[in-house]
Amino acid sequence: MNAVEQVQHVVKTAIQQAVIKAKLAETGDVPSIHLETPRDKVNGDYATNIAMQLTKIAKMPPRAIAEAILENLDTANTPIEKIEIAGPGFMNITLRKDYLADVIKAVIEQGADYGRSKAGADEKIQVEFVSANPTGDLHLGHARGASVGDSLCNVLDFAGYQVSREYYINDAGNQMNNLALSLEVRYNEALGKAMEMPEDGYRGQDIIDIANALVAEHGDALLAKTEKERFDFLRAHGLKIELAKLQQDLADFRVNFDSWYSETSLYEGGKIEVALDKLKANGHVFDEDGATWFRSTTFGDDKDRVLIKNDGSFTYLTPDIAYHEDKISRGYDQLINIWGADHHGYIPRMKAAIQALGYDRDTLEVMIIQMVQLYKDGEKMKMSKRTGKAVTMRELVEEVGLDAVRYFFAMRSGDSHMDFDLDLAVSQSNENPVYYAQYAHARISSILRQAEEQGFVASTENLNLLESEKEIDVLKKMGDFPQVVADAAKNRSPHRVTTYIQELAATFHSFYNAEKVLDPSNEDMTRARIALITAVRTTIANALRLIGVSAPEKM
RNA sequence: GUCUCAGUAGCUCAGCUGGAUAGAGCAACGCCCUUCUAAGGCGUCGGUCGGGGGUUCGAAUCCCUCCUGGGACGCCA
Repeated sequence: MNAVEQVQHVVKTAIQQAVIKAKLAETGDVPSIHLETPRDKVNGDYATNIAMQLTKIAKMPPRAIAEAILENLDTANTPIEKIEIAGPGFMNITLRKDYLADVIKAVIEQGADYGRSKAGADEKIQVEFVSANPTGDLHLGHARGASVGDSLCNVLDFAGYQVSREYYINDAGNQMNNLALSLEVRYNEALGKAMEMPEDGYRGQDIIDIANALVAEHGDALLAKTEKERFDFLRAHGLKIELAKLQQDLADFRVNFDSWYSETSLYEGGKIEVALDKLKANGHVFDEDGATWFRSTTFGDDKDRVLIKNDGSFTYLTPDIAYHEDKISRGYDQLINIWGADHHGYIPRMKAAIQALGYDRDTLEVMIIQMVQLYKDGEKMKMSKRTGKAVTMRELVEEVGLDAVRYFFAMRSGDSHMDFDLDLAVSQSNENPVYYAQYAHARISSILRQAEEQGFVASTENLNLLESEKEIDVLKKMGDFPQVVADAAKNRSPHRVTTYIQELAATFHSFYNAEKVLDPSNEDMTRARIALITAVRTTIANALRLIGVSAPEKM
């Protein structure tokens, strides 16, 4: 428990005891006491609505309850300076300032770990995200999914969950055949032979590049192979190149997966049959029209789903069920899948499958990332890989900058639709909110460099000197960080971290403009303030790290 | 048609496990660099929280309904 949590715990316990002592509720009936930071600071450091929550239990008006709590409250040995009843029955709590300053010690002591908590209680969570088909370049939607997914994982980890990142490689379906056929076309074209692209072919530049490389390496030698041999070669070669590129692009995007799971390995390991047998044994499979079906309607799906087509091959769903069975068997408590909005209709059948396999359907959580609508030159752009005109993730990063892209995607909740105006993003890159936070970090770094040159050293000896309005604002905001991370993890809302970063940076910038840190005429104050801004810098850096954004020392 | 996500300031979005006067950034308009980074600060302007019902001491938040927009409804993946 860090200093801030300790303070909150003491306050909550004191109030809880007062509630019991005032006989407003039995020991087990006291609602959990929630401390919130009032929007307006005239309402104290914390406020609690416990009196309103107790109206039904105590059968008294909220203000009377609040008064009863106050009469029975023992503030000795607590950091509470005063409590006032306000509005309909809020209890506004003001803390002694010396307790607020303790947060600086906590930050300096914990350093890169400040904000880390055990809120997640080591729950084992696997997050599967991006999982784009290895048939083309990653585009905007994947970039958004990668940003949100990776940030979520970082947040979960920091909040005390055991998190594992996984990428599911769809290397077994029809799309791989289309990849091979598309390469065949481009290979022939590269040799000067016109060939018609199949309707489902991939028309991206990446396919053309691979074909050109093949010609450079092999010339027309591949034409000597049989059609089957060439097909198999192109299929395997295309997969290898595309996969390597995905891995490189994601690594460059600062996203690193713990595991890359191959769909083909499910076939080779016999895992599909195992899952099918389990579904059959549980009585959820039937035959009809020459196909084998999963009775997903038993578990709330709209219609039953085909598992084995009448040509004997599996649908996409079947290996996917085996994949999820495998995930659960690997010991995760919770599975989080991050999918594009175009897959949301797939959720009911997947959750049905989880249930049919004998697990709690809520073992699987699916987070939907809504579409990114790209605009360029004032016009909507299609994002489809197949048009060959999509702006790739790599291009986006080159144009806008990695930090800005990561921040921009991370700052929005994944379930809101998003317009991305490429021209605006590029032209306004200096106005991007990411610079606001980075600038605060760079500013502090600059001051600390000068402090060192001038021989000042941070000290936590006289933190009680930090009592100006701006300083208190910074202290309070900094103290919120562990709770922000824990909430963001629990609610699967990494974008809350970016909201927090803006707020923390704002309190710092405001402080910076109001007070001078380095003041040779007041060494004690200077050393206390150096401690303060050192802690702020650490907190900003930690928060930026959670969303994969760098914290520059200079700008 | 069914399902689903969304609709909050001129724009892009937070806030949604119910709480005090609905917030931020950008845009617009004023101020503040002989002082640690002006990519900053301070202030002004700007909202029937899509419409209508309901639950509640209290609703942007929960329920119902309607409107508008995105997406999904395949023996594709």
